Amino acid sequence: MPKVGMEPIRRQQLIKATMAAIDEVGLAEATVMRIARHAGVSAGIISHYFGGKDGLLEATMRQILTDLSHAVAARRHALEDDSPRAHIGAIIEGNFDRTQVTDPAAKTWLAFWASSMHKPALQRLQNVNDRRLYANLCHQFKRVMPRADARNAARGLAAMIDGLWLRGALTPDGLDAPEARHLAHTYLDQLLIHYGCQQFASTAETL
Amino acid sequence: MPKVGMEPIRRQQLIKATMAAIDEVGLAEATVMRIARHAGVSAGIISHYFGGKDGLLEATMRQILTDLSHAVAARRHALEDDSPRAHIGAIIEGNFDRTQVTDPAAKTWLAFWASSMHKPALQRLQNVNDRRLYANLCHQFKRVMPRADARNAARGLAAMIDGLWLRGALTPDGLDAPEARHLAHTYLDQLLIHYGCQQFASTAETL
DNA sequence: ATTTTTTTATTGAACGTTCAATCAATAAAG
DNA sequence: CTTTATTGATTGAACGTTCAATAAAAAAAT
Repeated sequence: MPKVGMEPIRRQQLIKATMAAIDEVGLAEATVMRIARHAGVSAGIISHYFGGKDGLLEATMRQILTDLSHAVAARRHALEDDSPRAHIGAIIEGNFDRTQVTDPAAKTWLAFWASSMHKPALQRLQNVNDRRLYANLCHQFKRVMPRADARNAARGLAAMIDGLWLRGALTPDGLDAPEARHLAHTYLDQLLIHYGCQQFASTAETL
Repeated sequence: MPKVGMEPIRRQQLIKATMAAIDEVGLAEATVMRIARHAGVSAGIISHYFGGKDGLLEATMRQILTDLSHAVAARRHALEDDSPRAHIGAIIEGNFDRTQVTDPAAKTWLAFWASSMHKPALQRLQNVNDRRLYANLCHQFKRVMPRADARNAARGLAAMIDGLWLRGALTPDGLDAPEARHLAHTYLDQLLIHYGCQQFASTAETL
């Protein structure tokens, strides 16, 4: 099979296989052999393309984060309405995007979440992502409420999103995305209700 | 040192040492030797008292869950007010109890959360706990609102609690318990505000 | 067109390390 | 002297990494 230009293909293959393995048996038992078998290649190839297992894990987490980033950015870019509510709504929708709520992605994310507490490389990635979510939310909330209130609203909504997401990942049947989105949008409505924002029927379409 | 009646002492010692080790290096590198060193005993003793490493981990998670259970139960028992708001407030307070928000407990919990997705023994414990929180919240909400609304409120508040808790565990500086409690209580106020509940200054005392 | 050479991709067995579990030996307490 | 508690060296299995060998494709030469 060896032809030129395999690198991007193999990297993608192995990242996907990593998520599949973590979905199957968890991060603790996702050995290089198991990951390689999922990708249909040998174990040695992982060190060749990622320098080692740690490199593959870091690349996998980076992939998930850029997927999330793109899911949010695409929705915000497609808005015809520039209101804070619309932007925050898009952020919510992006966080419950297809690529995120799939079982392999969800379980992999949670595994990395726990792992990031003790691995500096993962911790940095995780912090960047956290700050971006908070900063984006905060910026939009500040357009309609005082700074102190905006900070609390951003913290609350960020916690709500992560909490819904976490509980979804732990549920045996997987995350119920429509319901999670509905709860998040309802919470957003409640946060904005005191500040005279125009109230869309933003939750009707999600159920 | 060997004298009779060591079992309960050693068990407690080793459970505490397990949390300390997980706090220090994470579950993946919390080896039996490291845990034993934390407790000041030899590695072999773990198999003697817990049948093996898995037994110790399960006992540790069980300990955390019973601590949480007691923290909530104690606060609900001490209520002089029987209102739904008071009960739910006590549940919130219990979830942000001292024993829960300590760094070792928080990191251990998150580690088990991730681990419980693939270890049936831990998954059962986690499910029981989840269901209890949801059922308790749901029961109280039903006293003041229709069943469908109560279910959503319970799901939302449970997600909020877990989300605040999760974000706190990942923050380098640890969880800011007073702020988390304030956000949770504010959310509770918003959930109840449409149902004519008497509105306490329930958040003033927490800041 | 065919053959030879070079480059690139991949394998899989071997190596060294690490870990959990075991158990015979030991030491203190009753 | 018996019982209970504890140790720590040992064992065997599992893991990630390495590297010489291999095979296919591409390039060069005939």
